[in-house]
Amino acid sequence: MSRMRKPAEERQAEIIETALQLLTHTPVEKLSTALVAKEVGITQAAIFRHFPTKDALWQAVLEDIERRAVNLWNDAVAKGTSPLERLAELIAAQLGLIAAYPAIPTLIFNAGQISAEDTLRPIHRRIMSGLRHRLLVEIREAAQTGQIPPAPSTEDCADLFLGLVQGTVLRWKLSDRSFDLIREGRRIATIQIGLLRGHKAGDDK
Amino acid sequence: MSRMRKPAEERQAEIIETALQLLTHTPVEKLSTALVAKEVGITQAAIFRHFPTKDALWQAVLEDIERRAVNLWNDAVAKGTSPLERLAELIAAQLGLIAAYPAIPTLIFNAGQISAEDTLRPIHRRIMSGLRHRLLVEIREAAQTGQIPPAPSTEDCADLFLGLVQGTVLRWKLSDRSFDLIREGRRIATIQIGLLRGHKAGDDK
DNA sequence: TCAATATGTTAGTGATTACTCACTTACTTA
DNA sequence: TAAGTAAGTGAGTAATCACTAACATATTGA
Repeated sequence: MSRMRKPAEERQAEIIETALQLLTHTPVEKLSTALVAKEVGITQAAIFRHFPTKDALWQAVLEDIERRAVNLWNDAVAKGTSPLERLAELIAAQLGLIAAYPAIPTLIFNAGQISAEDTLRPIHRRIMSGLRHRLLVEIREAAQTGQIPPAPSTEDCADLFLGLVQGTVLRWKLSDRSFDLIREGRRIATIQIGLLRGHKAGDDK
Repeated sequence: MSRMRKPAEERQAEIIETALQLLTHTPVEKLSTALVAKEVGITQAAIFRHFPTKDALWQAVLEDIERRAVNLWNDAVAKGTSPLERLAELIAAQLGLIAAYPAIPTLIFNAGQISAEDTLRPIHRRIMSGLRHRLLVEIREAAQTGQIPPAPSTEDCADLFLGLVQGTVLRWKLSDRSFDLIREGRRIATIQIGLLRGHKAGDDK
């Protein structure tokens, strides 16, 4: 048996990816270092060669999610040609990420819950406020170019769309992922955008 | 020291309440029977006099949440005089429950994650679909009485409002509960209701 | 009043946890 | 090619976990 030994960087990425994959079907509290090690194909002790503590592993996992999210957001913004299109693409991108790694919303909703509050919470906040900011940028541009009325503030609109993402994901999880998350997200986002645009005839009391 | 001994029913309620309270600041994975017992003021072994397994305790906690939620929904529906008022009251009621027990959304979002999937998931689903149904009833009545146009389907509207709740809670948690959850929920719900009503002049392409 | 019962404690169980340490072997480079 | 280092192993550790058994005492009802 050739004991393939991998460079640290590669092995660390492998451990992180494996942890994320395992979290799809394993509850957070059951994700032990032993389980991750077994799945990777190394001994449990080897995990600690690459991460000083388990919390450090959690931190790396969260930072990995952040990296993936930011990349997808950039792609989404580049894809859309109008602000409202980009808005829809951003939502679809986020849902795509969650569809690929269903553990993400759980990790995010648990926020500081996974013991390492102080290191993990800021990452959570960065991810969520990062997405919110991207949405906000597009909504502002749509408002400035008159594609949507200035009726609800752009901030409130961003929050409504963030909620739309959250709500769709929750329904998806409770339904045992029985529908296409991205498709449903696009559909309901379109409806919400329609509501915004339909608000044109202002009853600005 | 008079070792006050309480009837089982009362003690069970005390254990459940304590667990819920502890979950406000304790991650799910760290909520041990020992911690709950210490907080209640009994020994760890005494917990198992009242709950055969820890999973049974989780189940009781979830069922308690369900009971509280249903009661609050009933009150909310009785309070509002118009369907859209009742809609807002329902949302405020749910947010009030979450403000009192911030662990609830985490428990719900974790869904099957807390090991006892088979017993816990149905309860989660009942709570969420219960709220959705209540919202749906009010939205339907509002649509039938012409207070909102039939533009988006009532089902989609219910999902949008559910998302609104989820999103507001998430922002609240990530902001370290720095704003008044109920007030903010009412505010943004009012905005969304406004969007719905403003959709009257149908641009049914 | 006194025995039955319900509610509790004390002191354990084995399993699992994150983590350590001494040692080994694969890979790299001088 | 020899030596240094990076990556991994095997065998532990103490702590904590849910849970149990034997025993104790408060409460209650006949």
